[in-house]
Amino acid sequence: MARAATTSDVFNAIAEPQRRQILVLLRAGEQPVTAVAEALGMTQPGASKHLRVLREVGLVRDRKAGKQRVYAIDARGLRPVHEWTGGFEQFWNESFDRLDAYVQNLEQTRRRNDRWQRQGKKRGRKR
Amino acid sequence: MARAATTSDVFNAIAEPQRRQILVLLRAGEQPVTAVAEALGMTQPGASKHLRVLREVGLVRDRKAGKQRVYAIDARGLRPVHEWTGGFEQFWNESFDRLDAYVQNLEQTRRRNDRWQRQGKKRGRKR
DNA sequence: TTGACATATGCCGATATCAGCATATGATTC
DNA sequence: GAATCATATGCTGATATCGGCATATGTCAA
Repeated sequence: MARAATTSDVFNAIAEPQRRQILVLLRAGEQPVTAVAEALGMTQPGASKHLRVLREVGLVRDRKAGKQRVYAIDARGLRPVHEWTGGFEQFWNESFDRLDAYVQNLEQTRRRNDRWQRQGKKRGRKR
Repeated sequence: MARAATTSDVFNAIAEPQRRQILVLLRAGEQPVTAVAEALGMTQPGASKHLRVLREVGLVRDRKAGKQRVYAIDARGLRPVHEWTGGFEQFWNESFDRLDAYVQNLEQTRRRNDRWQRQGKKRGRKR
């Protein structure tokens, strides 16, 4: 096997800096492809392809308007990302004192998993 | 040019499902490489490589403990991701009525950018 | 229909990425 | 130092990805 096909997953879609820029741009209002391309300094096919990825993961919607195709944001798909990262909030709210974290993690780890801790314990911890 | 080098960027680091799993695992407490590999069903070199990426973007820290190298989470780097996605919160809090969004966006867009709107306007909008 | 404009798609080359395996490096114990 | 355990690195093959270009498709107007 090789790289897992990560497209069609929101995390991957927003891993591309240009696609993030597109989302920021569209947050201010819908835009046709050419306007996106111009605003962000990319080629029309380039914009079209990135918009396609965003559409496939559901982060944008498109609407026909004359010969133009207007893209609008639909950022509901970002909510899972927001919530997933929010699950780590404790790590930036507490002052991240290294010693505190060390002790706290040691406790938690000891409870959940002592298979590997057993050997380390008997010869003591440094620090 | 080809794919932009996206490693060393947090968004890219968490685009990999396995790396997200590692972060979730480490949230419960620090772990040595082998334990991570076993817990998530991957090979030792595999775990080591993913941990390396996470370390390079600052999402984990490592500490020597005997012959083991214990990895702990340092999720402060996830804060920007959380905040960036949070900037789109309005799009999942409001009921996403398509017509409302359409009108609202049309207004904003008209104000900011009328170069492309000019042609579309004179022949009317379809729906 | 033809022409003009807007967008999407296909192809290419360069490169990044990932998994798997073998092996090198590092640390500990004897 | 030698053996052993833990981790990191290097290599390879398969594939995904991105940018750029040409061009196909679609839409409207005359």
